[in-house]
Amino acid sequence: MAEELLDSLEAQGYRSTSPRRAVANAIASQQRHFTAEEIRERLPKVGRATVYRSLKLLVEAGVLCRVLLEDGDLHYQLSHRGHHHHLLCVECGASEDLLGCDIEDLLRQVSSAHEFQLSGHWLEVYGRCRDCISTQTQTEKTQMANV
Amino acid sequence: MAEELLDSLEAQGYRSTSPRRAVANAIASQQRHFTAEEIRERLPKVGRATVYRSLKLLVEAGVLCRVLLEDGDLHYQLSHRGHHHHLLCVECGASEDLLGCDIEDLLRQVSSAHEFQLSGHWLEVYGRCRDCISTQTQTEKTQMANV
DNA sequence: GTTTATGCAAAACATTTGCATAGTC
DNA sequence: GACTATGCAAATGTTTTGCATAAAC
Repeated sequence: MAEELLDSLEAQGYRSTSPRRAVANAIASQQRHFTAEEIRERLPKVGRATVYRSLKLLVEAGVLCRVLLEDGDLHYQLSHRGHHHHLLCVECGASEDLLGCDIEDLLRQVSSAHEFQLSGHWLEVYGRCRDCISTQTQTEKTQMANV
Repeated sequence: MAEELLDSLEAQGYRSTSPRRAVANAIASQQRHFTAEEIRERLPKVGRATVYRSLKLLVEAGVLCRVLLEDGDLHYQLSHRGHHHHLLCVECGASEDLLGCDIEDLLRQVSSAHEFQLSGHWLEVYGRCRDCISTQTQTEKTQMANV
């Protein structure tokens, strides 16, 4: 996982350095979306600027993307290359990538109805993931049993 | 327009004050989406904190909303109450509200396919508005004529 | 008169930049 | 050795907070 990140930097002509390896590893071991500051805290020996610069390079390389949380906060997360969306769990922060979404067709229709020349879109989907649903179900069952 | 903003604050029990009137007027005369700092610059006599606090109240009241620009910047803009989306012109910044969008049905299908319990979504649509399209067309015609 | 809002200055963050030094290729 | 990346500290930009004062109801 971390190697993939480094490889994509090298593919763009960037050097393989130990701070960048550290950042890549920190990202790879991350379970959910994260902020630049979170990575920085986990890597106290890496300079702040280096963390920010590395994240920016990884976004440009297309292996990291930004997710918009419901409250407007922007976080980073590992990414499929190319356009995609996220199913973002508001409970645990897990995020599943949505690759084959038919939204484009719909938007094309709506846009032409408004005489709007569509060039792109940004979609985030919020809710609860499978795991969080079943955890709640478990809790409910337990509570039932304890009555 | 500005009155509508103030009314919605009063409806929530907030007082009608002259700084708030100033902010409301500044917003009402704004042609496109804007940042808190832009409002502040236009109202040098109103304290910085007051501008930020007023904007926050207006968002909570539902008369102002936040738009996500393509680069990840979050701006404010006048809003229809309730859920809606924006057709955001990347050229002039104009934004048209999209009220009756059928995206929910589509998302409901996609979500259930992923065993995901849908609770909300955020969609921004980018492109060029009618005016910018016709302006370009004009320019092209002019250039043609000048050859 | 009580309560809420304001303005200011300071604090708190997040991010970027300049530059000398160190590390890669 | 030439070029790139790093670390630090400082600058920048945005937003929040504490608190005494002023305004609204």
